Amino acid sequence: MQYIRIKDAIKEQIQSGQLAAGAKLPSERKLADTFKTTRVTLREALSLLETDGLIYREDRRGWFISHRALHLDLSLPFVFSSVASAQGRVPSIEVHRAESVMANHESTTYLSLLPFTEVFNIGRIHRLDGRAVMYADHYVRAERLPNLLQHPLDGNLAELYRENWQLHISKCCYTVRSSTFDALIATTIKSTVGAPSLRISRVHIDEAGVAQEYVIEHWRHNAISLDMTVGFGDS
Amino acid sequence: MQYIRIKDAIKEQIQSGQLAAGAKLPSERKLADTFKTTRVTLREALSLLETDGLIYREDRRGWFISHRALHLDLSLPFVFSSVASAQGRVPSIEVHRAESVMANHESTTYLSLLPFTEVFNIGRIHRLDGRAVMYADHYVRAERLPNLLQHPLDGNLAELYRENWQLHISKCCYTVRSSTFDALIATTIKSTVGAPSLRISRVHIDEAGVAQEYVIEHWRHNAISLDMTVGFGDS
DNA sequence: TAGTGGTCTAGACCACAGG
DNA sequence: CTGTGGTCTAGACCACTAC
Repeated sequence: MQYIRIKDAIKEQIQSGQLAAGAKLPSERKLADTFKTTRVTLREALSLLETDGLIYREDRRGWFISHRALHLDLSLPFVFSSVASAQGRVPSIEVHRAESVMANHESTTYLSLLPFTEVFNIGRIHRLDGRAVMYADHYVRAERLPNLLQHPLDGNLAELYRENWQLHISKCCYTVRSSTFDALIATTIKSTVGAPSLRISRVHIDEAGVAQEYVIEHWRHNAISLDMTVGFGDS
Repeated sequence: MQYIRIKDAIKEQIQSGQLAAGAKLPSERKLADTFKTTRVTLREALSLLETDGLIYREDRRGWFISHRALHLDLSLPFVFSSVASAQGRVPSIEVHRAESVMANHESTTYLSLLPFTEVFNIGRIHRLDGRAVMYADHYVRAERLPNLLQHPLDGNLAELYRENWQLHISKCCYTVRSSTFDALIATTIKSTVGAPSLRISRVHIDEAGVAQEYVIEHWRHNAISLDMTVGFGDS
């Protein structure tokens, strides 16, 4: 199992701090040479390190050392910018898509909509220190937020909803599972198809108990760590 | 991108219900033949499907169709057997290791122990319908639970602690991140090194605010889906 | 334009699973 | 014992990045 040996060697280099976060690894051919093996085997080792979260790739640009993960507390409302800043990271959000569409199967289900209802669909790329780490796909009930798309959408959406339409989110249902990037998302965040991801979906519910927004977040799986504290009454 | 085509073809077979959960895929050589390609490329496709969670492997036995995921609600105390039964699955737990050890770095940190403190270390294999899906590694403060290891350890541990030592867990701190199986765990749950996993660590805190137990659960990443509902006061 | 990563081929050997 | 999965080699071509 050469590729285990290689994986461990690179891992040690990283963990001993020889390689800084964000640094690029030598080319695959050079590495294969160094470890006296072929690219196929070398890539197997890299692939392990990727799944393990120690390195990541940017399509056709190469392999890079992962940054530390962003810690997310699911028991608090999620505001990307605040969370990132609080952890010393530089966040930015880019609106990738914003349009009015027919609700798809998932959004009709989670938002309890009738078929053919119109919803706003907003796709946003989230970056930390310049690197794309998450793509969020929002589906929002259109009738509750008229002219939403005429507003700036690169800030805190919950705040936008609250200030312009008095829409208050009081409850959130999460589902978290591990997944992979499909071609579309891989392309937009410059990752690769099949790279491991963490998929967090949220249903945002207002004070009246109506599901107003359905969000699917696709995280580079090594960019995030979920934390939370739960108290138990008694069971 | 042949392997994408192959991946999609197999995926469709699975999702259309042609292949039942738990069924074994044809041999790699047969599949490679079917898709008129080589094993290397075919394995690339299988690897994608594995990361995506649609299939899994058992070491040297082959590739199998995944079962549906177990839904876990993090806001409730976690009892493997009850959760599994409630979802129509057949759970079983096997004690793999139970010993008294010197606390390692992680456990001293999370349990706030002095170095060289003795802790009980219990490793348990968790199965659903006969298939190993999770390995849990427990570190428990020894002084609070004398003779713990003389008790049967294949049931609900929280209940055991409560009934024999009046230890009540009232709070739990979670951390969830995606990871991979190391050689040890891969072997014991018959998975393979580097297979993607979901790592849930829990710190169990008693009524006095003392961290009594530190548990690391290593889940086959496709075997689990985390759910939870959170209410927000206002932020 | 040179070098890189992404993809693919056509073999090979070994250790283990299952009959 | 046979076939399978796990691992590895030594090439190759293409599209894109970076210069």
